Order: sequence, then structure tokens, then C-alpha cells
Amino acid sequence: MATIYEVSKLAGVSLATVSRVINDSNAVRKTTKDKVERAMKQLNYTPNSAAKSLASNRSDCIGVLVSELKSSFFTRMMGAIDTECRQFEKHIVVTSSENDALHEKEGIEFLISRNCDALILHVESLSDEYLIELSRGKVPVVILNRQIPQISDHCISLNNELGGYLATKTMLQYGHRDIVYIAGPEHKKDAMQRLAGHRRALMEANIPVEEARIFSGDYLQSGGQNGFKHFHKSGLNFSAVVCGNDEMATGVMATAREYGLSLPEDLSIIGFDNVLFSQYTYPRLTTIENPITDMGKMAARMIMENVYKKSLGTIRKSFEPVLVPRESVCHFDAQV
Amino acid sequence: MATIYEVSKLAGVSLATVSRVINDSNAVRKTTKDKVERAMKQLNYTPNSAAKSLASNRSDCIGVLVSELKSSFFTRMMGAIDTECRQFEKHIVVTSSENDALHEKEGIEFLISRNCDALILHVESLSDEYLIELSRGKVPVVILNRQIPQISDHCISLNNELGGYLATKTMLQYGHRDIVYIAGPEHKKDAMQRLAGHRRALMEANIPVEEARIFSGDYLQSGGQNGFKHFHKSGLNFSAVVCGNDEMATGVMATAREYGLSLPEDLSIIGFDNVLFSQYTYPRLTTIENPITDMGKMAARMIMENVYKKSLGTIRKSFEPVLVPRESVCHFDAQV
DNA sequence: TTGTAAGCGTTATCAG
DNA sequence: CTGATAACGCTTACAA
Repeated sequence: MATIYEVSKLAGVSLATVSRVINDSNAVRKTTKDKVERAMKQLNYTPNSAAKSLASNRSDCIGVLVSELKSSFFTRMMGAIDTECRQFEKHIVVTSSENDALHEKEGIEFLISRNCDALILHVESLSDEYLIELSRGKVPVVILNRQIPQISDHCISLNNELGGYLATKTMLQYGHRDIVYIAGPEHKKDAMQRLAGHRRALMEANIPVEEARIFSGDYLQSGGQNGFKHFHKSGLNFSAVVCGNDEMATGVMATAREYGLSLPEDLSIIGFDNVLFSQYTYPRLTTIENPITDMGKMAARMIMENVYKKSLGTIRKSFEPVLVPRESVCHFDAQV
Repeated sequence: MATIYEVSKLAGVSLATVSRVINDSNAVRKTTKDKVERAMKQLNYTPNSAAKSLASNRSDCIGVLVSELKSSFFTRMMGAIDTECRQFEKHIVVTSSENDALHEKEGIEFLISRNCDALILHVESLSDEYLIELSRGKVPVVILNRQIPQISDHCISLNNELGGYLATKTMLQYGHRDIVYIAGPEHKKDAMQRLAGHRRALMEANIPVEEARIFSGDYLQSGGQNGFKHFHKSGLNFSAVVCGNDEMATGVMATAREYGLSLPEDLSIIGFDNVLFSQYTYPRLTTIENPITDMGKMAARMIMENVYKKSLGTIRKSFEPVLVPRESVCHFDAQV
């Protein structure tokens, strides 16, 4: 590998000048710049990123921590981040925490020890306090999919409450009155916000909010299965089930069929997130779009702007979900 | 950030000694080791990875290039690689090429310029020649999901032919004789191997291989849709369709329903890969397992062994697919 | 077992 | 606009 030194010798200039043309900092006379560039090409020179990093105290790398790597949800997010970063020659170092606070902390330390210039975090278990503390530290942090008031300028978040509202509102508009809700885990903020939106929609429609019509699931397919069984056993009457996410919605689908219901005629189901497979279910799942790719993109842009001083257009920090109408919800009238 | 120099001063030893305890190389007397470790803890010291990298010419980072980031297939692979790497304090730098040769080449150069110690590649468009050339170069390479005879010791691959054989064999065992096949793109090796397996199964059953019963799809849902329509229009009789992958299988499912068939009674369908959503379809998709996580893990291990000289157990380089029986295939007799 | 000192390939601060 | 030269924080012969 050729070094900057060899380039400078071949071009007949000093190290400093070569460095300048590499980073096109300062003004360099066009002719010398050409000379240097020719030399670089001739030697097939590529800068050594470690040396660069050591000298400049910048790694041009952005750490991304996601709570789990296996879900397609996170993949979309990462893809968006990577695409955005590569446009500016930055790269991402990815790691995942298996969804518990200890691993999340470890992941963060790991990324920091890697000299990442900034961090994009999608964490669920870590406390607000820890994140507030972290964001006061040296490495810039963007927190995805979470709203922490004290550091809201570091946060990119989705209006989950509105999403929950929309989901239930949709059911109401389709004429459903007997609705049950399968919520995500109680310790997850987004789950509780989605549930709050559900409550608001009911109240707005003057339908009493009965706790017996709310089941606390786990955001996994099993949550939907258990939720459906729970409500079935309870003897409650219901024509529609609103789910905290798509995974649980598929669980409901599968279990409802086991119990002999046909979908969507006997039961309307709505999910949340619009994950990839929601369009592969049958009937295709009506759901609420979670604009995670846009959010990822904005996270990357925030860093480009704040850390690397690139100026891009405006940066959006709060996102609103919209309905994705498909076939898993149908009019109550159409049901027997 | 504390440096190794401050640690050495506090501990009253030389730089070299501190370095030794960090890398627990050579023997260091227990008492001095303790002294140094205490100093490190006290100063909250973490090594600067750029400096380490520059001095040692090692980055402790492994570049991973996948052809696309958005599919859940690749996520599983990456998750497995990451998990394995972190056990040895290595990390992965991920990037994606949008599935064309130019981007794949760029991605590789990008990773190399990042001083990755090794590369794990899942590429489809790049030629064998390029990869052979690359693997003769300086940075060690592992090629996932592809078999190149000249450099087979760099390759971790799946027996796709066997998978294709198993898929069709399954249909035969369920009594189907009128089978059509929707293949992946002709320029993809794995697609052609799977198809070859299909052919072998038919021949073994003394069923003539008719080219009219093979459709060339695109590995996407649309491939399944087009394939089904094609066969439907052709007037061919068929009770079973074997698909080159799961995405196309879902396309067939959706389109068959549009045409009024009920599944699986009117049509048996089998996929390939066992991607996440294949268990969310209805009926749940019978498919062939692609052990991509195990393959990813082995790729990581190969590097741990060859590059970082960790010795792990035996490393498996070739994998065999197995059937994942679910409900999308049923006995021909059961069909009307 | 420990210390000394010469790099590793850049960037950045001064002068000029 | 360009050139010396000192960092940057660590590894690694080589000595002791």
C-alpha cells in the first residue's frame, strides 16, 4: 500500500500539501493539485483510515445499536441509515443487544470504544436517565423511535399515540363497536402510547373503555395467540381486534382460524408497523405504517449535519403514522 | 480519555508492560499485572482502537457485504455473524450492494479501504474470476452461499441442488404428478442448481421434464404471480407448484386465490429458504430450510481461526437443506 | 520479566 | 499557497 509519503515524493511536494488535496481543505494551486492527483492515481494510493483516524480524532464511522437484528423492522432501518451514510463516505458499525438493559449498555460501550464519531441507538430497555446522561457525554447520540422530553432534540420519534388512535378509529369507521385490544409489553413506552391512542378513540366515540377488553401481550406472535384465546374464553363479544403490532396480529389470525373463524368476515384485525410480511398474510393485513426508513434516514442526516457539518435540508424529528388499508378489516355490516 | 502513557505512569511501569497486559501477550508477573490493571481501572482506561490499528496493522473489524439489507434473509445471516464476532471482541462493518456488480465491487473496495481484517461476502453479480482474483489478494475472504471450485476452501455453501430435489420429491411423495416449477433468475447460480434438483427428482420418478412446465421468475413475489398466470393461461394441468424461493411462493398463493382456488386443496405449493414470513402465510408455507444462520456463524469462525488464530472446533463448509413440513402441501388424493 | 525507542500513516500548527 | 515538524496512542523488536 502506498503511503502519503510516497505520493508526496513522486509529486515533488510536501506531506502537508498532499494531505490538503486529499481533504480538499485550504486552497491548493490547481497545477499542484493536478500533480498530486496524478501521483495518487499512479501509485493507486488509498488513505489509511486508521492513521487518519488517529491523527484527526475522527473515525468517519457511526455506531448503530439495534435491540435485535433478526426482525425485518430493524433491517429496513439499517438499510436506510447505511444508504444515507455512504453518500458521505461514512460507514456504519452495527451491533445488537438482545433487548435487555445490560446488553444495551455493553453495546454502547463497545461502539464508543470503537471510536465511533456518533451513535444511533434503538434501545428499549435502557432508562431515560441513562440516555440523558449519555447524551451529555462526548459522543453525539441520536435516539431513534423514542421520545425523551429532556433531550428531545436528540430524539427521532413516531407519534405512537396517534397510530393507536388511527387503528381503533379505523375499526369504528368500519362500524365495529365491540373491539378488543392486544397491547405490547407494559414496560415498552411505544406500546403504552399506542394503547393510549386506542383509549382516546373509544372515548371519542363514547364507548366505555373496559379493562377486560385489553390484553397485555408480548409483541410476538404468541402474544396474539394468547390474546385471542383469552378473549375467546372470557365470553366477551367482539367483532374486531386491534393489535399493538403486526406480529401479534398474525398470531390472532392463525388462532382465530384454529377456532373456526373465517377472516375477515368473522373477525376484523388490524396491526401496527407494516412490516414486510404483513402483505404476505391472508387476508393481507391492514395496518399502521411505521415510517422507520424515513426515521433512519433522518437520524443519519442529523449526524451528517451536526457532526460532519454537511448541510442538508431540514431535518424532521417527529413522524406521524398513517393507515395502510388492506383486506383484514371489513365492515361490521358485512359480518354475520 | 486516558492513554496508555498515563496508565504506565500511574502503575510505575513502562508503556510496553501496559501493552502486554492489555493484550496479555508474553508473560507478565502477576503482581505487576495487577498493578497495571488497577491503574487502568482507576483511570477508566480504554485503548484507542485507531492507534492500535495503526500500530498493529489490524483493525479487529470484519467487513460484511450483503447483496441487500432489506430482506430478512440477510438479517438472520448478519445477526449470526455479529454474535459470533462479538465473542472475540471483533466487530462487523456492514454494507450492502444493491445487487449489481458495480455496487458489489464498490462495496468491497469500501470495506478494504476501511482496513477490514477480513471480508465476508454474499454477492451474486460478481464473476467467479473476480472473486478468485480477490481471494488471492491480501485480505482474507470468505464467500457465503456460493461454491467456486477453484477456491472452494474460501466458500461456505448450501447444496441447492439437493434442496430443489427435496422440494419436488416432496410433491411426488404426496402423490402429485402434474408439477410445474417457477425458477429464480437464470443468471443466479443457486436458482439453476435448485432447478437441476427438480429435474433430477422428476427423472428419478420417470416423469418427463417438459420445458413448458418451467417458468423463469425473478425471486420476487411478482415472479410467483407471473408464473402462476403463465401456467394458468397455458392450459396445462397442474396440481402442484414448486417455487425457487419463498417470496415467489407467496406470489403464487395470492394469485391462485385471485383465480378462485382454495389452498392447499386445489393447489399444493412449496417454497425454498424458510424465511421468517413463511410461517405467517396461510396456509403456512411448506418449504426447504436454508441454514443461513449456521452458515453465517461458520463464516465468522473461519475468520476467527484463520485470521485471528483462535482455535475453534471443526468448521463446516457445506450445508445440506432439509424439508420444513407445514400446511401448504397436501396429498393429491385429497384434492378434487 | 521488563524497559527503550523506533515506527505505523495521517493531520495540524506554525512559519515562510 | 506551501513546507517542516510535532503530535496522535499504540505495538514490537531489541536490549537489558
